[in-house]
Amino acid sequence: MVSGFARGLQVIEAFEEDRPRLAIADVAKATGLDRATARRCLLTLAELGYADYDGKFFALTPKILRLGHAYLSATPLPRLVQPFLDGLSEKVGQSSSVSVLDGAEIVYVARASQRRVMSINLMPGSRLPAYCASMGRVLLAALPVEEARSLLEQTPRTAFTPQTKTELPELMTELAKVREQGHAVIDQELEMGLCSIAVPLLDSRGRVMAALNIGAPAARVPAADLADRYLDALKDVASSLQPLLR
Amino acid sequence: MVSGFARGLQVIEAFEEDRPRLAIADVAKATGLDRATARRCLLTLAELGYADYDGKFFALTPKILRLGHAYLSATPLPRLVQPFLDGLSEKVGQSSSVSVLDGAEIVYVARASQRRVMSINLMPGSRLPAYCASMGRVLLAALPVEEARSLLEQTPRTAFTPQTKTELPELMTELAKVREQGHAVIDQELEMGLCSIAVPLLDSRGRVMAALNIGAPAARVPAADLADRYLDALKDVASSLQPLLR
DNA sequence: TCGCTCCTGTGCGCTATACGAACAAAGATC
DNA sequence: GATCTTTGTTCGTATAGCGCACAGGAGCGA
Repeated sequence: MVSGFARGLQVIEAFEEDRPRLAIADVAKATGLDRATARRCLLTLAELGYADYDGKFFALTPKILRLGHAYLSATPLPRLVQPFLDGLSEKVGQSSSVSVLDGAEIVYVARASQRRVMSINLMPGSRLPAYCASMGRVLLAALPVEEARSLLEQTPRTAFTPQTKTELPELMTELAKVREQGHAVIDQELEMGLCSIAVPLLDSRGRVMAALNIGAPAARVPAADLADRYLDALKDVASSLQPLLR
Repeated sequence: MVSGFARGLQVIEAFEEDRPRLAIADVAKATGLDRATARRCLLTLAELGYADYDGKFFALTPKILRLGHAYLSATPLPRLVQPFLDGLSEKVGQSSSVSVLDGAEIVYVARASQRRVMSINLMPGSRLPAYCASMGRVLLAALPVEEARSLLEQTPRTAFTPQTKTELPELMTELAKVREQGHAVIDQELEMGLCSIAVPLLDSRGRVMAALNIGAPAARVPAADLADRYLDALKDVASSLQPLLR
């Protein structure tokens, strides 16, 4: 365990949303590191060109994107699914995405956006809480029940809309339903006006590797119609991909 | 300078395209680090959940995307430009992007894709060589002449298509032209069938911060028509953004 | 089967790094 | 303007990680 490395990664992650420019003490507070340690890490980042330093504040530079890019360009999944995603998205005229689970969050690894339906901009690397996203439900449902429960318990579950399901028993029931029917439907739980449907992506050994979804404006496509309209197309893509995965 | 941290970042970057799974010795070779050092860094990555280890090979996990995400969500530029990009892209019916310079490469920091025109998939974090991309020409043209020349000299310049300009004098002449006319046009230098036009994005102090482009299929929009069709729209967006930048 | 090569894992001196406290400087509060 | 807080920085010391060297395995061809 190279603790200097681990500390440095903590420092990078300290630059979260709404905190683009941080002073040494900010980073020390956010990471729990000693100020002297935080300073050394930040100066190292600056020296290597991953951060800018104006004498007071540090800010990450685009060079930091190399780190995530290493994953997106090197990992088979994003590159394999992208053409399928493009085809699917064009065929149904809606955005579609693939994501994987990281803790209690889903991480977008590929996306084909048709037009913008969400207020926030999703792209590879974006994260959403799993409990209220269609792909998140699918991925949680694939875990052993107790593992899913434990993840949900440890996660703050805020209600983004009046329809967001936040209670643990309700969510566990929902996961069971998803597990049984093989897909998940979300009706404006993350954002009003947005609904989506997701299916699991299985690898050649039948394990759930990722989830695939289609998102649509609720005004045009009621949540109740999602399965009728899109489920076949989603399943087609999933089964085309299965032999290619791993 | 925390050398353990610096070494760790090198290790992450060792996972490039076409090399998703690396053994310890591979990483040591790619980074020039001692095997024992590479091993410690890799085990640290695995312990923190940034990498998987099957006893033989290491592979990055999606958690690594948190690092780049810290930049994309925290930095003002990507968040500010995205809505403008969406509007522009929808208006002209073509993909548009914003990128910044990192060494001799451009890095996409935001993108609104209409339909797929390129064989490769571009997304935030993607990189292209600056010398043969429209945004790259704009960004290079904004540098002091000698700095641009030095960057181009040190970069391998391969011809992706028969039209790619690779000779240093020719490129320098091209940069002078771009500097004079205030925009750059690329006609199938990166990929056959694809042309694009880019303008600089200035901050409120008039410095070039980034570049904005529109890409189009050459079959539908000849390169000669790009300026007539899109230059006004690009300039409009650039001047709307200027007061908002920094 | 025997060498040969390449790989991984590990132990050990030596160096460099992190720690914690102490110091100086700059605001903040009254 | 004096006091209190918070900031960035410095410094000596204990320690953790570095690189080298060696041992055990796996794969490969003769």
